[in-house]
Amino acid sequence: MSEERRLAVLRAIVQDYVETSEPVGSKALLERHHLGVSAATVRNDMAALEEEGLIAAPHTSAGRVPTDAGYRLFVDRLSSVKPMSPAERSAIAQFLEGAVDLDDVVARTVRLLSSLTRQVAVMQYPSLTRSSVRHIEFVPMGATRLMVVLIVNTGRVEQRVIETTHDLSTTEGEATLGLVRAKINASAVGQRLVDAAASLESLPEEFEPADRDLVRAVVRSLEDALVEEREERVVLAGTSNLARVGTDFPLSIGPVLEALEQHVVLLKLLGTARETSDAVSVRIGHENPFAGLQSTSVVATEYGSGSDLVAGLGVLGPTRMDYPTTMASVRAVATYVSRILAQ
Amino acid sequence: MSEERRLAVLRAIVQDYVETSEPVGSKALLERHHLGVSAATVRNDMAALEEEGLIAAPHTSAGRVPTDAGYRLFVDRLSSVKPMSPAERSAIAQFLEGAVDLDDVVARTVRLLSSLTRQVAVMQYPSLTRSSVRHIEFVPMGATRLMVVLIVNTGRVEQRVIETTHDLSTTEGEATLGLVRAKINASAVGQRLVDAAASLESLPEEFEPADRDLVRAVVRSLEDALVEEREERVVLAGTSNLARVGTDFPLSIGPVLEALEQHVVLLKLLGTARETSDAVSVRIGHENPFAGLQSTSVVATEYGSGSDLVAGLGVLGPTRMDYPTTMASVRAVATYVSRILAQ
DNA sequence: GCTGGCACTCATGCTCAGCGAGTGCCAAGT
DNA sequence: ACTTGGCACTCGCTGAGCATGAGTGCCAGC
Repeated sequence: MSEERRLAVLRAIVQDYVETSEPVGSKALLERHHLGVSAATVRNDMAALEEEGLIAAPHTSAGRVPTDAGYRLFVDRLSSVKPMSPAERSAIAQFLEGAVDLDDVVARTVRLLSSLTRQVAVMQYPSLTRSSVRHIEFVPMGATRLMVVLIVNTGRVEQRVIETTHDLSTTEGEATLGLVRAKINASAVGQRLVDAAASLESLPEEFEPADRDLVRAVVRSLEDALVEEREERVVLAGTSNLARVGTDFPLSIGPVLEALEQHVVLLKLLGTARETSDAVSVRIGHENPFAGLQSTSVVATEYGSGSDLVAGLGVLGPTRMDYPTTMASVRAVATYVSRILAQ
Repeated sequence: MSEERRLAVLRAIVQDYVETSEPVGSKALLERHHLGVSAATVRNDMAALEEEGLIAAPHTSAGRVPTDAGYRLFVDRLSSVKPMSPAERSAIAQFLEGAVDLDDVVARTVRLLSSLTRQVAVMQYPSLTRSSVRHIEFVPMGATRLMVVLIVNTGRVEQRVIETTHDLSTTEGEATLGLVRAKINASAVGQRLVDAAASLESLPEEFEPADRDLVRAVVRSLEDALVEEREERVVLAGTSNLARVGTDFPLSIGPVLEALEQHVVLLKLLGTARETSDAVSVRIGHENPFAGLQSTSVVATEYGSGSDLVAGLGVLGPTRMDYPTTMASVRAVATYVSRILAQ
């Protein structure tokens, strides 16, 4: 009983099951793949695969269905990411080129990804934590209120309003503000957000004692904005794919929808995905730590410009999923969105 | 056959059906409401109601179910918005008080509304069109690129990057920029967005011919930002309620999810809702112009501070819905969120 | 105009048998 | 030591047949 053929059988089962969504039997398998052996042999192999926990039969006298472990083996050893056609690639590029701003890039990306994969697409907003400060601006609002605006190189903007004891409407106040603006920008612009927070820390001491509390308030609000996890926003699209006919689990759609609403869960999914060494990470069924997502798989990867990987994106769908194609789409979209963001 | 009693029967049918989600028959009706008449009488009334198109029987020998028209009559004439208890009111207020910024207010509101009504909650972002300009700021990005930042009194920020032929890194460039900043702010701050766009129109002429093209570019980008429909963003929560057991239509969830993803559709729903004179508008089943939402009802209203009604919010659920309570929740949440935003 | 009574209609749920896909195992072949 | 054809067996699925009962429509009487 050759190990090799047994794996070929597993591969065939996964492929057929993904396509037909029906348990696949020995006979049906022979018709669709020329394995060069008889049905009985295939049956023996299947029995062995079942023994190993790679496939399972929903009930006696039904075909076999891959288990999570079976999909895992398939993804790891039996498939390769399906390359995309030049036509597809250029369609992706073109669609993303049309974006007018960051929000639009994100919106287009999720829509694109969900329609490519016909699955739920999830995308994390470009994370501030690895981005850098482009500019910091102050906008007086009345005599004693000051709006602090932080502009990040990804195009994201954070703002905070603080109360101050200084009167900023006087010429003197304006001058102070100009000085603060200059110094703060000098020490923060170009730095990564985390580093910027650190280097602002000691800044108040460089000012006249009279101005220090103003500067301290400003620095405090900036630190707040710098570590603010707002960028950990997540956008999704293609939820209706969950209800698509042909999908296995329109029964248990509820828990999945619930999980999708808890953005923290999604962020964690995308986050842990990024920890893996592979370019595209796949998390199958029960590998997934969240109840409600136990019969779904997550295919995710990180994106971002060059060495500056900033966030994650991916898709979520039933474990019965066309992994090679899905992985290809996720990878391609991540590549192109990274390219766009680099500009 | 008294008209009055017939309507009482309709009311009873709606109430029972909403509660049990099963077609209600004459007998069951008598058990749960003391109408003071016999089953046969109720049957006669039911026949009449069916004749009028207010109720329908899924099949012979099943109970009756309200039609869209039946619900409509119920909402218009047979029910009153159920007042909320002080405890509920204060819970709502308290939950919304905790919000830290505009995004948080919106996020909390939808979550609150969906959990109160156990339905899908939809909320439009506070609209810019009725808001006013608080400040306009320019941030040079390199020698020939300029970021224009528009800050609106709702706390929302819009930014645009433009290319210019001026060299802004010189002292002279900075001076020009300062002048432009001052003039533009002088003429736009405090104005409603639409008015601001108009008053900026003629501004370039007030500048030296050499600076006019810069000013024109700035004005153009501002006009773009001012009319930008970004604020027409919509946020939803509680999608998983669609899959809740006990809901009628987990069958046709797909089209509904699709409609929910098309934010344009939702905006239109909220928009038309605001046209009605009633405080809370109800759109039942087929009254709804969108395919896919033909078996859902939308309960919506507008919110905003004082006379400055800025946007819409509401919930979407099956036509078989507890209208009085839902309407009460929508109204209460709208009231409180308006109050919060007024601050 | 209300009521009780009665015949009628169907959806629902049940059992039961037949079908067929699919399996497991065995004995024979290579 | 594998592979193969054969064969008995399992069991989900389907559809027919039947009983049940909720619910109706109608009618005659109050």
